[in-house]
Amino acid sequence: MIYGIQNGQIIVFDTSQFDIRQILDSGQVFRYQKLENIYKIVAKNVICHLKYENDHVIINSSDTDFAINYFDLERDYNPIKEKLKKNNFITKAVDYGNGIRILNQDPFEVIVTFIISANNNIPRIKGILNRLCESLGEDMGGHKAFPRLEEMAKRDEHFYKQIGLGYRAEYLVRTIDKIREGFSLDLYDWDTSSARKHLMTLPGVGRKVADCILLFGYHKEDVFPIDTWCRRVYRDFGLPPQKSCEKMADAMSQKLKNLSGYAQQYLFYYYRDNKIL
DNA sequence: TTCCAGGGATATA
DNA sequence: TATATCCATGGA
Repeated sequence: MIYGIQNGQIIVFDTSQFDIRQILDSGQVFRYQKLENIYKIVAKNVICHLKYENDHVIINSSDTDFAINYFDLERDYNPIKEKLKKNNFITKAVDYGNGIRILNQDPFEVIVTFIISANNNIPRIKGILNRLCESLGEDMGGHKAFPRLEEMAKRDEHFYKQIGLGYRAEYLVRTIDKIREGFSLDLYDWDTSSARKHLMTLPGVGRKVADCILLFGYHKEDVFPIDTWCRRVYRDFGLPPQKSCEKMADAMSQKLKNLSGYAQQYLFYYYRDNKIL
């Protein structure tokens, strides 16, 4: 166990597998900000405040049980890192981002977020999501929740273009419609391949976005999302060259199996933070 | 000014 | 099945 609870606060003792900045800055989540020494994260309709204190991480949340699951605190990352470090290429990335964890985010929120992320850069993704939540999110008293499906369904393509989605506005509107009409999001017990095919029927969701949804929304461990950074990772990894991102993703997950998602996250962070081109 | 960003849809062969 | 082109937007 890497955490305890005291006075309603979560205390993470093992900071060798919990680094706030690394977790937030590894491209899996975009709604957070740093104020003084406190990091504020809003996930779904829950707010979390994180800070370092006496060599521990203190988490204050409006919903403690939610936060324990969200930050994946029941999972020990040391065995995962040990296995990954048997591969020399991955070792340096694991050491560099050793406090990274994979968050357990709300699937609907992840679908919306990563449709917006396509062919986009992280600062602009953050801006769009902030405008989205500010305008459609329920006021939780000091912070806005991530908008609910029904609230998003009231707005049209023009609105989403106004807050900056560009050509992704149409995809988002059509996806919202499809979910509202009963498209199943209860994919936790689905095998990865079936869940991926299912998700890829949504407008704006291709292989890469689907894999991000599977990893960040359903904690499927056998996916390796290939974006522009991970294409460079693949180039350097030592497997036979591939032209398409799909084949790179297939090759990586075949090689790394249930460690794929974790490996991808350490490697993405290492390449992007060091601007390895 | 051109290039790029956690890519996807579409047309074409 | 595989490749080429287009797509908004803002920062570098």
